[in-house]
Amino acid sequence: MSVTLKDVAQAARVSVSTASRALTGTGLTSERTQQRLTRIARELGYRPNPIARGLKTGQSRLVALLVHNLTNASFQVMAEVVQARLKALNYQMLLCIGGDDAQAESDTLTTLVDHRIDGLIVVPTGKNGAQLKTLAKDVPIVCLVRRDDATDLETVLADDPQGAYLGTRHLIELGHRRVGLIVGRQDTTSGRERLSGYVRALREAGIARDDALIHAGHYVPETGASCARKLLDLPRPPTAIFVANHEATLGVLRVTAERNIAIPDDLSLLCYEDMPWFEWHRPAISIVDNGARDLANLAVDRLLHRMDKDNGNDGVREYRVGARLIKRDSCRRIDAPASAKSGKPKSSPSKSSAAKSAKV
Amino acid sequence: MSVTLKDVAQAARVSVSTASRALTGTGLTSERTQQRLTRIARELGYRPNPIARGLKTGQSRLVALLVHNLTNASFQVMAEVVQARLKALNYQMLLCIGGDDAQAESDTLTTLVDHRIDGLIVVPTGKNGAQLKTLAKDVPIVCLVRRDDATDLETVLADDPQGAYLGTRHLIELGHRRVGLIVGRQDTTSGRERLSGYVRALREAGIARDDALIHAGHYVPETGASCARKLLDLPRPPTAIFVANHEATLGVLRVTAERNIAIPDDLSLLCYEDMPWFEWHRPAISIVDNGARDLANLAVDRLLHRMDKDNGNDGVREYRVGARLIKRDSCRRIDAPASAKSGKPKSSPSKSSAAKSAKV
DNA sequence: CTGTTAGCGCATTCAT
DNA sequence: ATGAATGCGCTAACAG
Repeated sequence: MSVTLKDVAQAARVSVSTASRALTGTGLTSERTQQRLTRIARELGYRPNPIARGLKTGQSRLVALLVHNLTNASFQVMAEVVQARLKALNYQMLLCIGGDDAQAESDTLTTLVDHRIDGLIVVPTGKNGAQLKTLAKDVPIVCLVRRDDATDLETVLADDPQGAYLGTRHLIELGHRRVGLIVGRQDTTSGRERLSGYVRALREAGIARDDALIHAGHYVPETGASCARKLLDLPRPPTAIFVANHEATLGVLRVTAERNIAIPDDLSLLCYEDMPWFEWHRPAISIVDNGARDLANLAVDRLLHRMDKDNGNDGVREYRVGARLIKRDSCRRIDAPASAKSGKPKSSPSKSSAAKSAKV
Repeated sequence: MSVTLKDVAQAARVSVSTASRALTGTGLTSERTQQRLTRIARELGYRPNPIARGLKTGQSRLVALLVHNLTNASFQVMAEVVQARLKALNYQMLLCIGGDDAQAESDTLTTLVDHRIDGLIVVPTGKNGAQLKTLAKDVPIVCLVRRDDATDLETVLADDPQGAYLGTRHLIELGHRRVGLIVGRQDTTSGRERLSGYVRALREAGIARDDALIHAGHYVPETGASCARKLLDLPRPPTAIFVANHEATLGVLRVTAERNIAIPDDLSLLCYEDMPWFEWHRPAISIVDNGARDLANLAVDRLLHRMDKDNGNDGVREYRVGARLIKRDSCRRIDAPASAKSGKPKSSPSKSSAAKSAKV
C-alpha cells in the first residue's frame, strides 16, 4: 500500500537505519547520503508512519483538548486556536467534549492516555482530580479556565476576579448603585471568582452588598431568563445587570425583550465573554473580555514547554490572562438612581423614546 | 510504565497469544481462560495499546472530521454530534479546521492518512478532488454538506434546493413579491443550490426574476452588510430578505439596525441554518433549518457502514437531508405589494416609529 | 559515518 | 484450545 522506510532504503541501497537517520535529520549521516535519501524519499512519496514511530518512541503526535462543549463561544475559539497552533507544529488535535460531566471526563481521560497522547489541555470538571494527578505522571497536562483544586497542575486561568471587578466598577462609575449579578455555579472557579470581583467593586464603592441582587446558576440560557425575572421583579429592581454567566446571556436578553425593557435606556447590560454577534447586535453589547484567544495560546505555550524538555514538576505554576473591558452600547450613565427619567429622546429612533437620558 | 499484554500473560501463566485471543474475544479460547484473563487484566489495570495494535492491524481508532471553522453554527453541532457518536463507539475524533482553504485542506488530508485514520468526514473545499479520490482508496471517506464534483465519494448533503425553495415560497405566500436574496458563493454546492431553489419558487409563483435582488458572496458577516445595503438602496427595495448565506446574517441585522428598519414590520427577514440565539433574539428569527444534527448523524452512519464491512465502491450514493421551515417572528404578511401601508402597529412597542416608510 | 541487531506491544500464522 | 514464532514500520543501541 504505502511506501515504507524499507522501500526507500532499498531504492537507495542503504540500510534502513541509515535511511531512518538521514530522514529524521539526526545529523549522524553524511551530508551527501542525507540529501540523496531525502530526494529518493520524496520521489517515492515516502511518508513516515506515525504509528510505527510512535510504538518505538512512545510519542503519538497527538495532543488532546478536552472542553465542555462547543456552544460556549470561548471554547469555540480555544478549539480553533489550539488546533491551529498544533497543526503548525505537526501535531494533531484530538478534540473531546466532556459536557462538564465527571464520568464522561474520566472515561475520556483514560481513553486519551491509552492513545498515548503527547499532551493534554483540559478544562477540568474538578471532580477527577485524583485521576488527573495520576495521569500527569505520564503525560504533560495543562488545565485551562478552571482549576482542579485536588491537583497541582500547571493552570492557565482567566483573571476573573479582575474581570468581574472591572465590569462592576464600570457600571458603578456610570452611576449604578443597584447592579444585578447573574453568575455561574459557585462550585466552579470562575463562578466564585467573578462573584468575588463583583463584591470587591461594590465594597470599594461603599455600596452595601444586597444578596437579592445576586444569582448564581448553571451555564444555560434558562438560568439567565429565570434570574433576570427574579431581578426585574424586585421591589427595587437593579438599574444594571452584569451577566457574568456567559450562557445565561441569551436568557436575559429574551426577558428584557419580552418585557420591552430597552437597553441601555431602561437597563444597562454588561456581559462576560465575547461572542461574534455581540458587536453586531443592537445595541452592541458591552462585555468583559476574558481573552479566550490568549488563554488558549498561553495554554499551548505552557503545554509545549512541558512537552519539550521534560521539565518534570519544576516550576509548576498558575497563570492569569488579564480581562479587558470592552465598552460598546449596552451600558449607559444614570444620574437619578431611580424615580422618573428625564428622558430626552436619543439619536437612536428605533429605540425606546426614553433613550436620551442615557447620555448625560 | 503501563502494563502490557505480556504482563497479563505472565500473571496468568499463559502465552501472550492466548492472552491476546482471550481479551480480544475471538472465541478461540475456552470460556474459562477467557474469563480468567479478563479478570486478571482488570486487576492489573491492563489497557491495550492502540498504537501497537494499530501497527499490526492497520487501524487507529481515529476518525477525522474536517470542517472549515467552528464559527459556523452548523459546524459546531456537527463537531459535537460526530464526536459524541464516535466516542460511544470508542473512536476518537480528530478535529481539523481547514478554513475553506485548498492548501490547508490538502496538507491536512495527507497528515490524516499518515496517521492512519480509520475514516474521514470532510466538508470539501472542492479543490482537492484528485487527492480525495486517491485517498479514498485507502480510507473510507464521506463528504458532508458540500460535494466535490471531481470525486464520486459518498456524500451527505442538505437539501438546499428544497430549503431555499421552501423559504422563498413562504415569503411569497406571505405576500412578498420582491424578495431579496443574499446567498453564498456560486462556486459552492450550497451556494448554487440555494439560488436555484429561490429561482424555482419565484418561477412557480410567476414572479419575474430580478437580478438586482440577488447577491452572492463570501461566507462572512461583511458580505451580509454590503449586500443588505445594496438591496435596501434599490429604487424599489425588497420587502423581504432571504439570507441564505449563514455567516452573512449578522451583517444584515447590523444594517437593518443602523437604518432603523424594524423587523418584521418594515422588512421580513428569513435566515438559513439555525443558531442558538436566533430563537432568543427579538424578534425571534425565522429560519430554514438545514438539519445540521441529522446531517452529521447520517454522515456518521454512512461512514461507519463503509468502515464496517469493506463495502468497496459498491452503492456509493448521495444522500439528502430534508430542510425544514421554522416559522418564528421575523417574517410578516404583507397585503399591499407597495404603496402606503395599512399599517396596523405591531405588538412590538420598542420598535421604531419611523418603521413604515421603509416599506414602500 | 554506516550496517547489524533488537525490540516497542500486539495480532496472527502455523504448529501442536 | 494453546504456544511458539513472525512481523507490522520504525528507532536506537551496538559494533565496526
